[in-house]
Amino acid sequence: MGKFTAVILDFETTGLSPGYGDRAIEIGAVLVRNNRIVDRFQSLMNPGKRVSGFIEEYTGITNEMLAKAPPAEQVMERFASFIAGHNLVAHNASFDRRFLDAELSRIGRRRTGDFACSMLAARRIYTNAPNHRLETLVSHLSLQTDGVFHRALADAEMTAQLWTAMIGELKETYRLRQVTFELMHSLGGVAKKAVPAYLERVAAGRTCACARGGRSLG
DNA sequence: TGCCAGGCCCTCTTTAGGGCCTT
Repeated sequence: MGKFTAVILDFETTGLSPGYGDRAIEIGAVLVRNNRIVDRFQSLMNPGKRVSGFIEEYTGITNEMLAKAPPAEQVMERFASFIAGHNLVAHNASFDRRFLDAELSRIGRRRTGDFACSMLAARRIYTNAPNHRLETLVSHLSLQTDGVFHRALADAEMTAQLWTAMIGELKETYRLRQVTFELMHSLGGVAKKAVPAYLERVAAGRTCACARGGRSLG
């Protein structure tokens, strides 16, 4: 696993909380290596329960589509192999992390990679964005889009573009030769006001970019 | 059918409340 490798993923689900019985209905993910997408994963999955009209409307994924989809357990077995050994990224990662861990738990598998959050990083890097929803950031940064939102692979691809754009932004602004997953991950734990000073110290080679719990940094 | 959560972050804060983000 190289320093520049990560799987960027997105779940569509029946709702907001796996703790209240919500399930994943679609997974989309891209494997990014050296800021390029080198592999993709996408599948609907049958959650064994009906989805609400709101979710059908929000995602465009219907109960009819899910009835024909493979069981979630079968899809998650394949996905567990796809992410094996890789660090992970998602937009509002705490949401996708809960669903990933819940679905893996159902098949007796566990995640090994760290999870970084593109939303937390974006809040620190794009402080002037109108808000930090994925759709807004795609528009704000003029990222390439086919106009599809709230489908797993489309959102994962846009999150990947956002991720590489942020890496480019840090490289340019702070003249960093490389921006690792660990640095992006650590950024989510640095207090907003302390971010510029933190990155200046990283650029000067005086800070371990692997540090977490960095609210005291800077 | 409709309902539900949780982590982060700011501030009119820390013995708290509420907005943001995800489906």
